[in-house]
Amino acid sequence: MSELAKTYTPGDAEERWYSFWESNGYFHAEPVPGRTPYTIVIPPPNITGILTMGHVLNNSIQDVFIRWRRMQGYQTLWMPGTDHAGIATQNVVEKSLAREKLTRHDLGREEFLRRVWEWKEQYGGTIIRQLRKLGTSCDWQRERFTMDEGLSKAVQEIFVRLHERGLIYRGKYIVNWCPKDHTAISDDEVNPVEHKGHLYYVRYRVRGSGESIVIATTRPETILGDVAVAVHPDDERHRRLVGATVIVPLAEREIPVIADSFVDPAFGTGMVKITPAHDPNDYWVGQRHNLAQINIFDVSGRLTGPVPEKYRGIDRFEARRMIVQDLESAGQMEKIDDHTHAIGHCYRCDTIIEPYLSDQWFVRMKPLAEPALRAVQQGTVRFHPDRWVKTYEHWMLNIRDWCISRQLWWGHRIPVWYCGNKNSADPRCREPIVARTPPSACPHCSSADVRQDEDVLDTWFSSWLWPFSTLGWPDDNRGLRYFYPTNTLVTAPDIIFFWVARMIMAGMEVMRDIPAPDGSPRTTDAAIVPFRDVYFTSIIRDMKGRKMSKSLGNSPDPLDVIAEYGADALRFTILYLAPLGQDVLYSNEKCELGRNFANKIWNAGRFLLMNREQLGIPGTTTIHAGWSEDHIDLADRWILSRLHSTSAALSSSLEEFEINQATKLLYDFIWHDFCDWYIEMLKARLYGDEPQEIKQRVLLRALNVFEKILRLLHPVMPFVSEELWHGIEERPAGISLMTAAFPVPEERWIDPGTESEMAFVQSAINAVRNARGELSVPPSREISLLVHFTDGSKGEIISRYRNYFLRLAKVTDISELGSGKRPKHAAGLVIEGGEAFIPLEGLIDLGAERERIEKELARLHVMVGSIEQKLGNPNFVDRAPREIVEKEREKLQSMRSSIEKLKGNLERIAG
RNA sequence: GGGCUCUUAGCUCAGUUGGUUAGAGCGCUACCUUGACAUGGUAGAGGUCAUAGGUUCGAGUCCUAUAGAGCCCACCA
Repeated sequence: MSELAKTYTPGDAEERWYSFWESNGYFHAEPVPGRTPYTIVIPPPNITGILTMGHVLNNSIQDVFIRWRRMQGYQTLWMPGTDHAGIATQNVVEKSLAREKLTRHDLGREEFLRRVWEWKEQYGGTIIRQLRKLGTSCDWQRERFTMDEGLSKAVQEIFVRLHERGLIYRGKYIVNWCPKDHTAISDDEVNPVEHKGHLYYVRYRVRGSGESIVIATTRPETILGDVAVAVHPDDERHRRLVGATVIVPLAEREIPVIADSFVDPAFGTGMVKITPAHDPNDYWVGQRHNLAQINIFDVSGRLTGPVPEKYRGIDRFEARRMIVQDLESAGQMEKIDDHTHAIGHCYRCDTIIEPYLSDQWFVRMKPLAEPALRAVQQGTVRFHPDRWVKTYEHWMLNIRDWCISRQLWWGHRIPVWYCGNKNSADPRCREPIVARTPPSACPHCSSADVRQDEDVLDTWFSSWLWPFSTLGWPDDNRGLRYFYPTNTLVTAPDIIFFWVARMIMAGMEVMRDIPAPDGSPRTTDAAIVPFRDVYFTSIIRDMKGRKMSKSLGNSPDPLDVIAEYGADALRFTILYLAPLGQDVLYSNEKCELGRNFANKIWNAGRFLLMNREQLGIPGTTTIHAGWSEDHIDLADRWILSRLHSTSAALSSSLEEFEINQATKLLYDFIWHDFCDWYIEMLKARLYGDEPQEIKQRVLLRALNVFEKILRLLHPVMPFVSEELWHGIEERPAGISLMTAAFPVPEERWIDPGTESEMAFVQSAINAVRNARGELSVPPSREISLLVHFTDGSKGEIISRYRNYFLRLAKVTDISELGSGKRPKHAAGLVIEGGEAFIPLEGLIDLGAERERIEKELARLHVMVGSIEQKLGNPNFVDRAPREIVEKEREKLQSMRSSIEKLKGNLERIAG
């Protein structure tokens, strides 16, 4: 134990304790039979990412749960790792290549991937290093990466299994195609730009009648790929057309009129041409109605395929011009309106994106969604807040197949090969070969010419396995059996579909095969779901409510915040600010809350430690052994009652995922109960005239309470609590607060009688302070108190605890006032069960005193009025519960008696 | 268009199943460097709980409508 600094300086302590914890193995967990596991898997951050305030919130929450459960004695595993982030990472490396005037094609696939791995080794661990600064107690020995050997094996395994089950298939899918770069890009990479274009109204003839219909389109050139015309099923105007056949202008093909509710009757003419090969909406309409897909563009956006000869090889925009002209001369262009709409551009080269059909791999989602929906509806997986259940249900009931192939190089290569033997007579040679290990030859014709699919898998195709692939799946092993299912998932709500839903599907699909820890089969949903509770975190915004973003520059660097305020301060503040399921407006200055709190706790510890030394308590006396119930008084009984009820409330808050409630409980209890009242009352005893030996016992009792406080605090503020825990007592080498038992509330200490006695003392002290304040009695001025109690027990309490009045209100003397004698030059106080006077000869301003009394009287009159009205209402008296009515009566009585006393005080002053 | 959330003090927010005088932090005012802490202490000012109805003995809390703010999904061919 050494002298503590006047203010808490976090930097050094954080560094010291983090490496202490890690080097002593406190983060690592192995299966321990008979002990209950508690597991969290981290949402793996992208290797391209840097720490954001969102990560701070997310990981602080996880660390609170993990540390709390660890202290409760669970075998606790927090599994960390990172995500390879296909597109993002490939982009970063391509950008750096661009600075060398190179493209990935210049390097070739193998060399490019070598560069990406190189980049990953160098920069991919950044966010993990940053996370440590926050104090996260992840099991770093188990750190995983989605492209690890083991996780890649899991990816291949599930692909093959789902294919065997018929849940993976290859089909045409519409992607965002860049006709200049010749690549598909993801939705995120499409840059929508407002465009002034036109809406063309084109006339289609109806077969077998003289009629024709008019259809509006922004892209008349795609007419050549039309396969249907759609109307809304409820649209009276066009209902009779459904089932009719119309003729595509210029192409002169016959197509049906169908009904689909995606059509907006209010737009255009309420009729839409359907071109599944060249429009995403039309694509889905086509899927629903089993329509053909007519592709009319080549990879560069030139017309091709089944289009009239004259348009072949013409660029899409030139073709549009020609077709508009041809429609006009054919008399089939009804009119052309101006029309502004958003058009997708390539984020890289700004070329207009072409929705384009290509070969892609899919997962059939319906069979997977069914059990996953059930698990959430039946509460096997619980969402917090639960309003997300509705969103989840809606998505699961309307689920589409998942396109899992990506035209990228960085990622898990699809485990599919193709036979290159074009001359083979065996038709199976034209089928894809799906295999766990690369085939050396075609299994059908034995040709050595087999080539792997060029594409890689969607990044989510590895992350949906995260809760079990990180534990070694597909290999059965002790750790997987023991730690699965995990307990709590903490994640942002915007990836509920991408990630959360799919993890539930994947877990329920494959984990039935892995035995439970005791070797028995997993038979229930509860045993196969990947987690039981999902905590959806808040979104962090700036003080104007805007999302944090790089371009706005409103996104603080958490490392700067940690350097300035400390990791504990940041953790505490962000948890305090973030209620379950609501957005948080954040600015760095708010961390003063946490910093000040850490400092307050620090100084409370410093106070206790200083007194420990002053009282000469030997360093060999442990706090625990020093515990004694001798000479216990109100302050002790009260703080123990508050300690135990706070720890009960804290545990239930955490169990209900109300972390911000938990931080408020800690804050109020430590600051207002422990520091403001208990320590001040403690001073009265420590500096009073009791023998040294008793003072030692009193202080050790205070230290025992404080030590429990540090335990309660540790999950939220691990550093300062650990630092103080060692500060107040010499600990054996290698021992940490991390595995000290989390306090279990003891009923015997929770005592309403003590709390109400204390409340009375507090209200009496407050009354004195209040009078002093309002009458501007200087804080240094000592006063005496003349009391008169009709309720003798109350008077007895006051006189028993006069030492507290001395310390907390500078009352040097309390004496009994004979009844009827009321000093004129005095402030009058109304106290429960009696009244009191502060003689202020020569100091009191009688005008101010009268004002004070009149103000209080006015307030009481208003309240008495409303209570009298309430009690005068027979409905209230008859229908309200008896205890409520009784309470109102008591209140009225006590107010009336206060009014009487105050009136007496007015007379006193006047007389 | 479909779904969801929010509106309480100058600001940011608590307020559990309806029932004491609606609370906190910051900011503000006054006083205080008293032997843990000025990153502190004591006292104080400040609210028709968005609006209008309704249910109820009783509504910040439940219901309906309106206004405003936000989020997610789908999206104008």
